Amino acid sequence: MLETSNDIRERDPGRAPRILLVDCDQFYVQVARLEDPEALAGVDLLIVGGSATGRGVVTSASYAARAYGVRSAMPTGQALRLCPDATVVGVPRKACSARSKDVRTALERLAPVVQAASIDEFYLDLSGTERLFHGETLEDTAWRFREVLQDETEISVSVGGGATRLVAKLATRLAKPSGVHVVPAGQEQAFMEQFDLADLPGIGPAFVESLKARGLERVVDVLPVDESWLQSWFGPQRGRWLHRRVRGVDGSRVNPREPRKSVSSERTFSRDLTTDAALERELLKLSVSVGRHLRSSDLRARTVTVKLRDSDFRTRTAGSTLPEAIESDGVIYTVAGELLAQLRRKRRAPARLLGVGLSNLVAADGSDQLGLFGGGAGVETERDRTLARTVDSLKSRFGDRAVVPGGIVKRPQ
DNA sequence: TCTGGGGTCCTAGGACCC
DNA sequence: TCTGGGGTCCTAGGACCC
Repeated sequence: MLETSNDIRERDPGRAPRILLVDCDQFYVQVARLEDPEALAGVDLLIVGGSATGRGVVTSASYAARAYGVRSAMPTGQALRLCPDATVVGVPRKACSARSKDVRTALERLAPVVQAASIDEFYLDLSGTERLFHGETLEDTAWRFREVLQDETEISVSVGGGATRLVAKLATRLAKPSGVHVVPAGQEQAFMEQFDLADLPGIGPAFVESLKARGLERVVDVLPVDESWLQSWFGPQRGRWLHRRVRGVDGSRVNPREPRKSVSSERTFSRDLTTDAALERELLKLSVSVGRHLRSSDLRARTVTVKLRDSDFRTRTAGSTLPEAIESDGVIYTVAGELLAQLRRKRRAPARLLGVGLSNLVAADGSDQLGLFGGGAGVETERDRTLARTVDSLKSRFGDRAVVPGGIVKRPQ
């Protein structure tokens, strides 16, 4: 079993783990303003989110807009009803990933262990850096990093700190906006007592409801309950997890090299698609997009999954695991096409969303496994791979328009 | 103006093998 | 002959996060 941060602290209180969570303030809003300062720098009521399809939701809202009740994941229309004077802009995706990379690079120069938890959150493990930082307190370190990031990347962040990732994460909430909050070693449980269960990461609306049914709403409600009771109410896994979480215990490490587990590409249509032909055209685009993403990470995939969301919002998936890992658009599309047909045979409703996902990923640099299974139907040939890689390099040299997806031909089965 | 897009992890049942 | 017990892999769905 993993040694938890608490185990380490109990063994040697002087060497408590020192974890920081660096969280970019209203990241998408900040980036949108940096990208278009003339138009947006002075706009207080700013909403970043999709409205291009007419079916968009809020990705991020400025603090001023949040005061009107605007929240992430809220339909943009609803947000505008709450805050009619807000300016809505699209998500500057490229700029966001570039800025995220800048922040990460800057942090990697500052700290020995950095893990990107999402596009705008970075965990740092500073355990053992006491001497390196000349005895600087964790709090002072956090303030110093904040300033360096502001200078080097123009991004304003809030920083939470503590002995576990969970404590650092919750501390970040108290640090916002634009501040620092560090929980002293040994104070984890007392710190946790102020939170509602719904505040804890990993406890969402569904779990909140089943907790409420047992009369549990706050961390302090759970603290006196025996682990065995929690397990009998919520299952062995969840019960154990909850028992540890409310005490600030979190066994997960700050791990800079978490391998990617899946890649996917999906699209919600501005109007529902009704014909198989239209869906197949979209499926081809998605296969090309997800395939390119896969190859750019030097990965291959054994499992292809197609996701279909019908007009009534019912979501269905169908997946297939192949004997060999694949990477070319043509083969991804062939497999995905069969899965889509399968889903459509079961239920033929207008479709609002279609997606293609790849999982069971393996590194592409391994020795060539082709031929092991005799090259049966659905299996990729060296020619398929070469073609896909050639198309990628043409696109990166001449732009995506240089090669149209129509160039891919379904291979006979 | 009803509900994005990219992920991770868990569960439960069935197939299959020893 | 009336029904094992584990382990692993696969599938579908769902909860959750940013």
